[in-house]
Amino acid sequence: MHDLSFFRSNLEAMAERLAARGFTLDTAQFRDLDARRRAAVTESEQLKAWRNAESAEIARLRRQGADTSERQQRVREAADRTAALDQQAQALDEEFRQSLAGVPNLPHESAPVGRSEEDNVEVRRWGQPRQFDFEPKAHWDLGPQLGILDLERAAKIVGARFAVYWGQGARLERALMNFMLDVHTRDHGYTEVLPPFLVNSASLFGTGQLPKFAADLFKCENYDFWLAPTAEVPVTNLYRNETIAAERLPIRLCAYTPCFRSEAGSYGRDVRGIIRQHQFQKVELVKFTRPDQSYEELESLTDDAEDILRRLGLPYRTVALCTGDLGFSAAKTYDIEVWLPGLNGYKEISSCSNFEAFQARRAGIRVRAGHGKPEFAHTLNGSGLAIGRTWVAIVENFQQPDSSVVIPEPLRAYLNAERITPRGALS
RNA sequence: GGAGAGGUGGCUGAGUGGUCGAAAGCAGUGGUUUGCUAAACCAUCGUAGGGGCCUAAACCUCUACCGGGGGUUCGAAUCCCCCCCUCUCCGCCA
Repeated sequence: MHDLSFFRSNLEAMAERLAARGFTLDTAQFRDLDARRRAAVTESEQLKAWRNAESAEIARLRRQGADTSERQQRVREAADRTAALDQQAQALDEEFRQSLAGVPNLPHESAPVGRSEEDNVEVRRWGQPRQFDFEPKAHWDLGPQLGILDLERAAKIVGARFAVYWGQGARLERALMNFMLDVHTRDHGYTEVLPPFLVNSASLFGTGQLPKFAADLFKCENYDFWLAPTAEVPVTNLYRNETIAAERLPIRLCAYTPCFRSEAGSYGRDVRGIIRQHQFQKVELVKFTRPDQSYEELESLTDDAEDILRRLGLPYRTVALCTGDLGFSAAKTYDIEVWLPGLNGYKEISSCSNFEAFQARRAGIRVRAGHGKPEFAHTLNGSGLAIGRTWVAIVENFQQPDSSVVIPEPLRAYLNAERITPRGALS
C-alpha cells in the first residue's frame, strides 16, 4: 500500500516507476476518482459540521429553557440528505482505497530493469554441479524406489500435489527442519517462533496476499480463517498495529510452518514429483528493520539462506529479480536457485525480499525513534529454506549408483544415519 | 458449549445522553528555577482525512475515531442489537 498523499501528489512519477515492472497505472482514472472522492468527502463533512452546530445550539437553547422543536425538526428533515452524502463519500473513499490497495510496490532502483524471468540477473554462483558417471534419477523415480516418498497414497487421501513421506524420508524432512532452525537461531541471530498455521483476512491484507490474490489461497468454510501460504503472513503480522521502539530493531525471526497454496493457474507446471505442492514445509526468515537499514539486512538475510545450501554442499546460484518479475509487495528480491540433476537445471529454493514500508503501511507496523513521530518500519523475508525442495536436492544430488543417498555431514546427527538405503516396496 | 466480568490516548485510570477528543496521574517534549545530580513549577503533548492553499512545511479550521459493525436520538464513549477479543468459574478435550 502506498502513502495516500504521496501517491496523489506524485502520480506521474509513480506511473513511470510502476511501468518498469509492467504495471500500467491509470493516472487519469485515479485523478478522477480522487477528485470525486474529495468532493464527496468535503460536501458530506460540511453537512455534518452544520448538523453538529445545530445540535450544539439546541443544547444551548434547551439549557435556557427555550423551545427547540423547530430546530430539531429541521435537523431531522436533513437526515436523509446527511445519510446519502455520507454514504456516497464513504463509497468513493472505499473505492479509492481499494484501487490503491491494488497497486504494487515500486521497484527499488537497484532492481534490474526487465520484462520477465529471462531478464533476471545472476549475481553469484556457488559450487559445481556434480558430474555423474551414471544416469542420475529424478526424485520422483528415486523416492518411491527407496520407499521414502509416496505420491499415490497421498493422491488417495487428499489428491494431486500432496506427498506422504515414509521412514527415512519423513525423518529427512524433520532433520532439515531442525537443522535449519538450529543454524539460524544459533549462528545467524534469529529468534525462533512457532505461529498459528491459519490466519485471518486482516493478516493477509497486511502482507499483500489480499485482496488481489485470494485465488492462490485455501479458505476455511464458515470461518475467516485461511491456510497460511507462508510463515511470512503470521510472522510479519505479529507486529501488526504495533509501534516498535527503534532500539529493538532489527528484529530477526525464523519460523517453521507448513505452507498451503492452491497453485491455481499453474496447472501443468512442475507436475512430476514434489517440486510444486499444495502443502510444503518451510523455514522462513522475517525481519523488521529501520528504513535506513533494510537493504543491508536484505543482503545478510540472503546470505543466511545461502549458508544453509553451502553447509549442505548443494550448488546454487543467486539471481536478482528484474522489475518485471518482482512480486506484488516487493521492492527488491533475490531468488536462490539450487541445482537439481532431475531437472538438469537450477530451481528456486528461496526468495528473499525487501518490502520496504509497503507491508508495514498496510499492516500498521511502526517504529518510534527517540521521541520523534513514529514512521513505518521496513519488513523483509525469505525462505531459509523451502524444506521440500531441499529434500529433493539432497536426494538427487547425493544419489549413488546403487540408488542409496549419502547424507550431508551436518545432517547425519539429526538422521542418525550416513546414508538412506532402499527399504523395499512401500509397506 | 454454559454463566459472569471487562475492552477508553504511549501506560495507569475516571467518565451512564449535550459544555467530552475525553478528568487525573505517570511517561515524553519545551521552558523557568538550580553549583551538579535530583526535585519543584509553568506550558505543551493522539491518529487519520477534508478545506484554507498551486507544491512542501508551519499554522488555522472542519470531519471521523473511546474493541468492530449496525440502530435509537436534534445530539452517543455513555442507551439498544449483533460480532470479535481478554479474564474468572463450570463443562468438554490433546
